[in-house]
Amino acid sequence: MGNDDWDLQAVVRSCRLGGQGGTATRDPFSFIPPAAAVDTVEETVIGDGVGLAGDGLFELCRPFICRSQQPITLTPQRNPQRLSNPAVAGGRQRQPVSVQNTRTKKRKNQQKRVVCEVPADGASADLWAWRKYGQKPIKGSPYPRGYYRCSSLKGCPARKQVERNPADPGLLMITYTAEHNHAVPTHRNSLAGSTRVQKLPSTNGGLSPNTPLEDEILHSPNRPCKSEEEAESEELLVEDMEVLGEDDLLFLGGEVEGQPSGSTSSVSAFFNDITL
DNA sequence: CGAGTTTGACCTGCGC
DNA sequence: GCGCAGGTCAAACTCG
Repeated sequence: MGNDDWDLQAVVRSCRLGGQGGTATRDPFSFIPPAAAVDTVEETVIGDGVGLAGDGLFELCRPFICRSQQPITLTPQRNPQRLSNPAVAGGRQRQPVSVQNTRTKKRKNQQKRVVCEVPADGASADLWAWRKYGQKPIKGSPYPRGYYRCSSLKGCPARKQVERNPADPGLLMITYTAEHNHAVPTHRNSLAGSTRVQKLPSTNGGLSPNTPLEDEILHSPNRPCKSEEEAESEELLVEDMEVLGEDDLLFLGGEVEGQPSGSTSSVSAFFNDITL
């Protein structure tokens, strides 16, 4: 089995899932006013399947709401170890005005987010088409973080960040920001996130063609999923988690229900790519 | 040719 | 107020 298979399956699954509901019934965000997607500052609480009513991000993760009590950890952003960032050069001339207009000015820590942890070998498709728009190495984490935005519809504010859990490379940490302002596509937009995938990698060692990969993971049942708040609170559990070892964490990856292990290899390959 | 990925640069938020 | 790190943009490139 090759990467081709899992990718195709991902797409197929997406279509099927879309077909189930086909309509807005299955659209996690269909009932959410677009305006509230970005402008509204609120915390999404996702724990035992209980979230804020009408919260699109919660709905998004509902399919794989975390039922396990697995401590999920976020990489401490406030790490004392600061590295010099050679990126600030200033060779490029940009227009501040236009940039500010388009860029989200909302405070980072106030943006509505939903953090999901999914096993690297998880599988299942996401109906949304994501387009990668950036990647950055994260301080304190050996793995880069990929930035994706919804490509199903232009102007859709939905975004997601994907990074590997430094504590457990077998887990992917997916953070959703904002919500889709459109219904779930019956099928993916063109080849979004599915064409290049097979091409894998790459020298940039990025989360490259992983869009489909993540997508698969996204719909995995029982996937840990929680709000930033919750996740943040669980940072305190980092030590515990580390003590627990990978067994408890790995189980997340091996608990993908109804998912053939076939996709595992491809996903693993994907992660290997991320690592570098 | 269109769409997605890569990658360097720029901007902003936030901690100290 | 300064500096760092995260987040985003956009040109260049790749591929179907």
